[in-house]
Amino acid sequence: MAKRPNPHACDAWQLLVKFSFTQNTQVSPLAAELELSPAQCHVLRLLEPDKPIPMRHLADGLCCDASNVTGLVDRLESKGLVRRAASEEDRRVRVIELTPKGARLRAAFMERMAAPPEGLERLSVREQQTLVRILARLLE
Amino acid sequence: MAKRPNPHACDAWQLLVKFSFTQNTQVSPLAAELELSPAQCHVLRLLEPDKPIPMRHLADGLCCDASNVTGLVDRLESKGLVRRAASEEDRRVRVIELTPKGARLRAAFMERMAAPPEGLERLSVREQQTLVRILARLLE
DNA sequence: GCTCAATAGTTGATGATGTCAAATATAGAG
DNA sequence: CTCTATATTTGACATCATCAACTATTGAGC
Repeated sequence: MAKRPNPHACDAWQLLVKFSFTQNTQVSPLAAELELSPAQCHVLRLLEPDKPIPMRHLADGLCCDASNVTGLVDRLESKGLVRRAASEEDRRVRVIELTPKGARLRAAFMERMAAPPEGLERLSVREQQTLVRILARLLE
Repeated sequence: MAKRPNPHACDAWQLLVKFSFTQNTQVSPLAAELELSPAQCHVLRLLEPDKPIPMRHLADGLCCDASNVTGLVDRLESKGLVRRAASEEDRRVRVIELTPKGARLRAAFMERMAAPPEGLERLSVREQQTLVRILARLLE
């Protein structure tokens, strides 16, 4: 123990946390523009096209109660963005998959999120590469 | 126009976005532990001790409607964590400040958030320094 | 001074998010 | 077959978040 994380790690972490707080507020306007809620965007993000996943996995990915996912999927389903299907192996499980419409909306969302902000462009290419390398290691 | 952001910036951005999504899910359990909601944590984070700020600024910081702040502050006030006070210069404005209890809870929250995850410790000190430098420029 | 548009905050209505406890249905161990 | 565990749903309830409407105050311009 005697944890004592080194100061640079703390600085970096603080900046990352701050970033994620501010970033979080950026999602809302984009979501509104696509007529989605932030939570619905989060679900779409987890649903890769042609990769149906059980509702339980969505709850895990969202770190929320399973019962919450029911309503979330209900609303996405009523918009025609996702579909519930039966699992082959386990009859308790409902797998969720994107509809074509949902896949298109997801792509639009992901593309909009993917546009890097000005600040990032101001970095040198070398710095960008370094950042990529570091973040990749950070996220496994 | 002919935007074409360079690929490294995009990679870095994608990783940052992914990070902020996953990070976001980490706040919920911590908030629950402190008997706060994520939104309330966000408010506390914006309120530095002994620096009262107008409710309008909170709304800006949260990127939400001003009317939302009313309820948020109501609940924090009823927990004894913040206080509404009159502004000196503008009688329309109510400034919000942490109570001692609120300041203590904020400190606890910030400290828990500040603990860097393992991944960060695995980076070399040089990489950590680089990361700090880059992020600092990224966030202004 | 007076008028008028703009701003800060609140309220009420409404829908979305999120938790919990209880229920159903199925799986899997023994 | 019995018993326990898991996946999902439902209903009750608090919170979050938006909008429109309202009050109070400010500040600009006449």
